[in-house]
Amino acid sequence: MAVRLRQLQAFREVARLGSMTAAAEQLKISQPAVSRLLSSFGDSVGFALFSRLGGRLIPTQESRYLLAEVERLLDSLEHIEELTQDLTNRKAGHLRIACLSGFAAVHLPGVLARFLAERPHVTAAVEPDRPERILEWIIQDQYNCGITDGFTSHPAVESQTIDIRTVCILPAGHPLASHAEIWPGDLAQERVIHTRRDGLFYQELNECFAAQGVTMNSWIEARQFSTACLLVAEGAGVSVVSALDGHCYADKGVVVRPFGPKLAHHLSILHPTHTPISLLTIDFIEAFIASLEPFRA
Amino acid sequence: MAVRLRQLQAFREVARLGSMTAAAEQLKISQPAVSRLLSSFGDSVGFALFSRLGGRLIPTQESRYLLAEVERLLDSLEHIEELTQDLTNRKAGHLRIACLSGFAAVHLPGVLARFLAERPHVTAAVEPDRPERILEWIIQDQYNCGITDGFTSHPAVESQTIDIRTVCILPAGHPLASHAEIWPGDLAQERVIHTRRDGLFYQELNECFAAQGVTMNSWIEARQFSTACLLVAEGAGVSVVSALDGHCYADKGVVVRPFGPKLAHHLSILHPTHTPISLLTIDFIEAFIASLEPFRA
DNA sequence: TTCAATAATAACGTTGTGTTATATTCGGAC
DNA sequence: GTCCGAATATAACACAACGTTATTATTGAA
Repeated sequence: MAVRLRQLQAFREVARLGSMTAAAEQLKISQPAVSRLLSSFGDSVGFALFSRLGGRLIPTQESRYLLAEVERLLDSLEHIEELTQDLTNRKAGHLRIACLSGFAAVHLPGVLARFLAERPHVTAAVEPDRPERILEWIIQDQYNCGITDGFTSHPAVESQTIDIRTVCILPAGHPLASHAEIWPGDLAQERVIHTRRDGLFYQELNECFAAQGVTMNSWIEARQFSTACLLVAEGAGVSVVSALDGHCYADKGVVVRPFGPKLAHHLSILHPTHTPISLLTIDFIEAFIASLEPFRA
Repeated sequence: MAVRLRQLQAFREVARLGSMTAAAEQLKISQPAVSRLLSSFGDSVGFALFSRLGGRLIPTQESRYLLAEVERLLDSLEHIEELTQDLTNRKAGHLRIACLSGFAAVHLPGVLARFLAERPHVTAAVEPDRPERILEWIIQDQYNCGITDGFTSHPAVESQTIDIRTVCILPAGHPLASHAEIWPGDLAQERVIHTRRDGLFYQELNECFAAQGVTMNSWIEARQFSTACLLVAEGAGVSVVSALDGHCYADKGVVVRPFGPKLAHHLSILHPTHTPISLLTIDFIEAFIASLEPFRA
């Protein structure tokens, strides 16, 4: 006859309490139920489980041996029950996030910290890299979630694109700081720090200038918005960056002003389609998008 | 709904084999049974356990987490099943033996070694001491089994007494070696080495001499038969000892001859009564008594 | 689209697990 | 020893778990 969980639970309680009546109470079942569980377990193991001593049930030498193993099993049962709870409540699991290096430093840490704070058994890994690598990793199912920009579309990747406002940033004390809003025309004579020339954002920025009949005075090419912010803080020029990065460097030697043209930075949140998305990842993406709300175009 | 073993087993097999049909075959149950187990388990954990990919069932991120724990529980279930087998077959357990120092050196090691050799998971402890201490330990339930002599009776101790033949031992080359059997009369002029004067065996030996109208020439008092054997081997005198010890020292400078009077050494095997004896102990006592068979009076 | 394989559903019998009611056993007091 | 009361065992029953077979619905691949 196969070993059954209920038998093990009854066995443990009786061994612990020295009485079937007490064990029944503990297990919230009737005394005859315990009696029968114990007798069937005894039959199946093939040796006596208890002997009586002054009205108490004492485990035999053999069952003392068994008891240790039974406790182990029941502990891991309890663990499983907790874990399933945590997994359905998204309180346990592991999250692998690939993101633009900018995000690893600027916005993500805070969001992730708050997310993990309320999920004690969740662990996370963050890997910053270039957009091409992020896409590749997501396609290969190496990460649960990718945060990138300039993403178009890929059959193995599901994505949500969020348009983030852009802002113009100037060195502290710059004459244009008096303007409530900056337009390309205002920047005609300024040295502009911007992202990679072969990137989508640079093209769109260029078009903004062109639409106003202004030629952008391209000065420095920086890979990341945060680099641009630091260069501006050093007085090396002006730049148009994501509101996320801009606000981060406000009061750090940089003046932030709205950028007149409605230019958006297209942020994409990716996850692999081949593997089903975990509930935890869904939650994280939701939390991440919520955190972007104040910065959306 | 409570977690059930069958659900966990089905879950593991499906995760391992990627198919319910295969899992059903493995578990030797029907496919619908597995289907139902899995669906009920899925309901109880509260998240999807599998997703389909090209006809195979792939664990979700959440259930991959669960799987590790489930494997652990099922492993310990298997362990329990093996252990109960071993315990009923007396192939596992622990044996604590208290014995006369003589036995710790002479007869017991071989018996115990053979006993343990066929019981791979059995461990044992042997503690040699004086008879009074052995009795005390058994009463206090410190040992499973005691091997002693001169035991009478005690309410907390159950005992079996085995009468062991005694033999006369002489130094090699002793004139009496030509006798096929030695009687007290032959020893009238010999210096006799014997056990404690306040012990039962000494009294009985003395009575043997007295019954033949011979006064024993008491020479050296040795606590153990083995000491007596060594003294005899050194030519210090002659002795009457348990056949067990005598045969051990034959061909080690000692000549062994039957002792005419039917004097027995009363060996007792004890175990505590107020704790139930373990099956393993029963087996051991049986094996030990069997090993004494060639030496019984 | 169709075929073959796989999984899900339905209907049903057996066994496990709970119930209550009642007998039996056991320990302790007299 | 006898008695009492507590603890345990047994009986009879209800319902859920778990297996069965038969059948239907999905799904992947040709």
